[in-house]
Amino acid sequence: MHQGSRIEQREQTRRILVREGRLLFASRGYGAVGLSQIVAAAGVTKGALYHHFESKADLFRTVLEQVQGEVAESVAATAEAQDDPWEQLVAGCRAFLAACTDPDIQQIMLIDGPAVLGWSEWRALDEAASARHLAEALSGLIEAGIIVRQPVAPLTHLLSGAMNEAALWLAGSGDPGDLNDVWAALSRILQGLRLE
Amino acid sequence: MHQGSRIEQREQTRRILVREGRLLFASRGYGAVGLSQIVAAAGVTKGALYHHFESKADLFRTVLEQVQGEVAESVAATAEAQDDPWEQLVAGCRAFLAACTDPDIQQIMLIDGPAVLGWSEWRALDEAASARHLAEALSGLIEAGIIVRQPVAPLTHLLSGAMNEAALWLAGSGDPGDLNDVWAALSRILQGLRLE
DNA sequence: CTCCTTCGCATACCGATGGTATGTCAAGCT
DNA sequence: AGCTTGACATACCATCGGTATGCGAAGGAG
Repeated sequence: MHQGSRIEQREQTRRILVREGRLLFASRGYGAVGLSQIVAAAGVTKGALYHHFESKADLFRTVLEQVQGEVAESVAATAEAQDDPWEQLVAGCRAFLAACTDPDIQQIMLIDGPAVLGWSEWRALDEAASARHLAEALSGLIEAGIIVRQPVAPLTHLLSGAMNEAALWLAGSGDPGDLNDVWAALSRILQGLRLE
Repeated sequence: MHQGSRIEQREQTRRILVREGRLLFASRGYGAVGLSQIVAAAGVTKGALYHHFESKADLFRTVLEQVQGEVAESVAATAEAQDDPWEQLVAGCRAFLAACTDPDIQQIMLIDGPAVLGWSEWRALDEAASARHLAEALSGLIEAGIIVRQPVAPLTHLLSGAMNEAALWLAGSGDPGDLNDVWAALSRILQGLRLE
């Protein structure tokens, strides 16, 4: 115990707190998790937690940013594997839908996120992580004359909200065939954006 | 004080608790509101609250059902004013978007709802209140051969989620012109569902 | 009318929670 | 070696959601 340099020790403690907090927030939801459970799981005390984070919500924000970063990275990687810009959009949307199938990600990113941090802050984080890429992709397709010219922000939010809700529904349905149905419907909607 | 028959008194106290709870939940969010504030605003004590509701979340559920009922009624009334089934869908969607512009409705129905009650229960309430009508409208349009034949549930969730998210975005944008842009984009999406 | 039960609420209290103030001991510079 | 800094632990507090109990008026029974 208490090995390594000071900065190493600091970062390790912080990592453990974030990791255990993420596990608990994901499995039981923000409100049902007490700080005592988190620090017990992390093997530290509340003093350590409040040395690294200024509140319970601040720890949650860190966890949320981590989750959003992972999802965004996964989506970006899948999209960039495609050459055609249109195929990048399609692949990115499918990757996002797939990533949000994880119940842990849903609880943190889609359910507790807006309620704990407030919708506007949640939106800002989501914007920085992944919605920005969606907006850029749509913007590029508009400039290329592939989809109808229109303001990007409204369309971004419509599509983002559609995928979020669909992902939440998929989590509870259980039937794996539903993923195909959702994807088919979303594909039709995306296809409908294209100029004939 | 303490006038009227017993049943009248009971219902009045309950109404006041729901009304004040709704105001506080809407303005500050579920987590930031204490029971003490609610009972103080209602002019009663915690004993009265727990005589009528079994928990804080139970009071919130009652408030949520009230809000959802009002929105659903507004949407249904607007839709039924149209004759053509397709126009009913379009008018209903626009009415829903307009109804969700109210920040109070958003905080209760879209932000705290899923987090407080859990997503599945929130979904069940939304299903009973308004999503059912959307599903029925879509189902009718499929049977009539107006939109492409497909499973109704995925499409319902995609559209519902799109409108929810768009409504939340509209609340924070401030620019009233955004409502037109959102509606234009949503109209195009709806139009894309139609068979050519 | 009187008695008695019921019920709508108030009062008093409890454990647990998020948050804070202070103590402590090792790491690392001088 | 000595001093300072910082990464925690310990002890504590106010408040929260929730419960157990007390009480006084409403309303049926005789």
